[in-house]
Amino acid sequence: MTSIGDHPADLGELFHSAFRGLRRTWAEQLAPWELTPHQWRALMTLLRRRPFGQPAGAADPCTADPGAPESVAATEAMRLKDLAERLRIAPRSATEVVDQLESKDLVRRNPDPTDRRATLVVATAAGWQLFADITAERRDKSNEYFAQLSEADRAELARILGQLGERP
Amino acid sequence: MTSIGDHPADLGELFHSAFRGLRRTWAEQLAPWELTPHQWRALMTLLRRRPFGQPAGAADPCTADPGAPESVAATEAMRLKDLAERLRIAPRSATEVVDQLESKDLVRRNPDPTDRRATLVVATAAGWQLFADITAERRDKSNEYFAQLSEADRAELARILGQLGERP
DNA sequence: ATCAATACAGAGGTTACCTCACTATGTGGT
DNA sequence: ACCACATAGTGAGGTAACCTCTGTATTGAT
Repeated sequence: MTSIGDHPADLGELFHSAFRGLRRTWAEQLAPWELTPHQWRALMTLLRRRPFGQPAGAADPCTADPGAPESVAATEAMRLKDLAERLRIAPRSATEVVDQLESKDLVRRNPDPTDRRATLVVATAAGWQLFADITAERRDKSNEYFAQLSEADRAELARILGQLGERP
Repeated sequence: MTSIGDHPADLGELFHSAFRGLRRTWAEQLAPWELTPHQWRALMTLLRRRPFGQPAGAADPCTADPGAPESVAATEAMRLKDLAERLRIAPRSATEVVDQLESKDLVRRNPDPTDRRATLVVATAAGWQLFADITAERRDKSNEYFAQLSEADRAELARILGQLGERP
């Protein structure tokens, strides 16, 4: 089972393997909260304040539940379409994951006052709470998958992966 | 490196993105042969005896697997169970992908003469041919996904991914 | 006023996995 | 020789994470 001899030394294989490890680690970490990695990614994408984001000047009335005291600047209402774009999935797939999050009461769909076709996805208080909890837990235990790597290696990895990107 | 757009600067996100790119690239490359990446991976794993990407040098192909001297004899015939192990999937999942390859006449199931419970998966002539064709095409066009990276970066990536591995 | 484009959701499909239960077979203990 | 138990493969059935194609309500541009 140690399998010393059959290490493939194939980048594709290594990548595949590492990705599966990442997925599994995430799934295990999220299991207590009954979130899939996909759902977590969506919630995170929705809630994560962007360092250089758009100010989104319109003060919308749906600035929901102030469950996060320190991060006031967050503009967490997002159209389904934009969420899909951020997640790099088809709009239809965003519908799906938002359905799941909504059924768990973590987000709500609000009508966009400026465009009646669109729906804005906003996190509920429970959504913010969960986000905070999981983030804290993750930080406490420092059990991020990539914690195995040295700081330098993580930077290297980020640099190289940045070159790779999704669309060649 | 700090780009302007909506870069997540999150290792997990980068990894996810790159992996999806890899998958997509593979799928596109394999589409003319009507193979899924999964099927290709299985066929490759079955057929690849010599280490890929490493210069053959003086390495004897039969030096692998010091723990199981019995398996040295079989060159390309592999038990379903061993294939599963190599692919790091459940045996049941190996059954599935072998079914698919068998229905395409790329592999055959032969009974293991030494153990009537086991079945040996062997590639057909068509399987070998396809493997050769795809490998050649891939080499010709040098359209490996990772060709975007410099030699040094590929080595770096391999080193880092090796640390990461599948199991935490 | 018309007409294409857009935003979302319903219906249904695919890939790549999984577990659990079952059968046929091999292996070790007494 | 016999029985307990492990092992190899597979049928049944399920899940996550996507997809396209279609339909409907709306918007925006001519």
